[in-house]
Amino acid sequence: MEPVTATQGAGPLARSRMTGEARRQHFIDAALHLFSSSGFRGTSTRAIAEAAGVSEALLFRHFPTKADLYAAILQQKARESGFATKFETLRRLTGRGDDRAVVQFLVRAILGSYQRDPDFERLMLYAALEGHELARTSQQLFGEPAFAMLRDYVVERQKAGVFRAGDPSLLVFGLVALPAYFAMAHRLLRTRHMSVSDRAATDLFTEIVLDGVRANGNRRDVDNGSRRRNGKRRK
Amino acid sequence: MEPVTATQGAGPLARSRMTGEARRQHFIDAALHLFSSSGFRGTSTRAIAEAAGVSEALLFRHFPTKADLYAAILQQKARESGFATKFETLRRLTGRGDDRAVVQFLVRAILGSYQRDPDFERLMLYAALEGHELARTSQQLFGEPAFAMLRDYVVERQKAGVFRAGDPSLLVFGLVALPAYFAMAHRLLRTRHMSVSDRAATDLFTEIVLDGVRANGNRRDVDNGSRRRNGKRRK
DNA sequence: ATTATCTATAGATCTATAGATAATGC
DNA sequence: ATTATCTATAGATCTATAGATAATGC
Repeated sequence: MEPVTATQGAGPLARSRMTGEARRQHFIDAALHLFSSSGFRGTSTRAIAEAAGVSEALLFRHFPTKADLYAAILQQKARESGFATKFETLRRLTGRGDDRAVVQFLVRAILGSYQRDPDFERLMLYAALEGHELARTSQQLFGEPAFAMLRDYVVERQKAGVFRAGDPSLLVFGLVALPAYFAMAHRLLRTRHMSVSDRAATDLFTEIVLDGVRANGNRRDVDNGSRRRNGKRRK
Repeated sequence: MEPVTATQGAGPLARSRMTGEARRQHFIDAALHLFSSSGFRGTSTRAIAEAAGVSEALLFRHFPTKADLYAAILQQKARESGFATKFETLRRLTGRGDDRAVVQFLVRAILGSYQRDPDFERLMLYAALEGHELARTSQQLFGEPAFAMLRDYVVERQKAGVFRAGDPSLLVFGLVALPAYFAMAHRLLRTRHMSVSDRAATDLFTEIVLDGVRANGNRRDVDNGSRRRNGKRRK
């Protein structure tokens, strides 16, 4: 691959010269896919520079070390992931006692993330496996608060007699495992090449999860708008 | 770490000298943990030789390339994983129409694998992420047949009106995702340091999965031995 | 004048090989 | 005599730096 030239045909020296900030972002964009495909160790600075179409030296002018580039990617992605918004939406929904809305939101958010940005999710999984510091930080910053909120929600719904008994932490996995595992297998590991609409998966997973975590006898409760149900009996 | 000497105190030249086969196995054992921790690319042959307490040259006498050692590990682990036995048990159980037995076996098998040999499961996840040929082969050899069998089972139970409607492939995820995702988070990524007994998790997950995949109105069916249930009404 | 970019290269590390040596089995 | 093991090293690749050059902005 030849370096991109700004003025086509204007001679071999007419390289594109970006501003510092633009080049920095350019490196981040180019590196994301490589790190996502091969992990931190499996991606060489040479490969990144090649993908960006410039010299390795320039890369090191922008990021003193390879780890700094990696950190910059994780931080930027975390910032623009819209986590805060989703977190607030989740807080609002869990306060309303509408379990279907909560579960549907969770399923959509999880499947949606993997669909929109599989590279980032793959990067995060790699980072967690490779044990990078920033994966831990990210987990503490995003994963743990979300988990804690869901756990509180589960406890509350158990007290209300809606969710089944059992360790609340385990029940939280009941809420997220299905979409999360499916998305991993489907989008990251490509273990299944299924042609299934995300809409169909979302709807089905929502029902499976709901019926899984609810206590016996609550299967038809709080049912707003599902065509599959017919009984409206309350316990 | 010093190299292990066979005859303690007999002088610096009294190294342990294994037979070829023993040394080969020794390398496999030493390398498993390293590959599992850092992946293929993240593990150097130097680190492996060091862990084994011998020279790198000896490693290359047993395995012409690093990839050969990696392949030997995957093959050996696959062979001794007891997959064939589990596969047959699963076939027998699915033929009996006892859904709880099937699900309980699945949950136990999945949680058990991760508990018994987290190193191997971590290695396989790494291999899948890194895209190693043998991970694909392994998936074709074990994953796909198991998936196909479960899919057939789901179709059959749907026809019987016991499992809910929906894409059978998606329902298969409903059967395995909860234990698989939990085990990954719990044993591989260490994202949750929960002190939860495997017994409690097995029981709870079995019920959640069962109620998740069953059709409306079948929650109390085929119920042999659960203390939590009281109604015995059949549809 | 400033700054984006390059060429060239150092130094570390990695996989793999050549050739020598020492332990074992007969 | 056989074979398990070692030391030494080649050659590739990887991260990072030094110092030079060319494009841009005033």
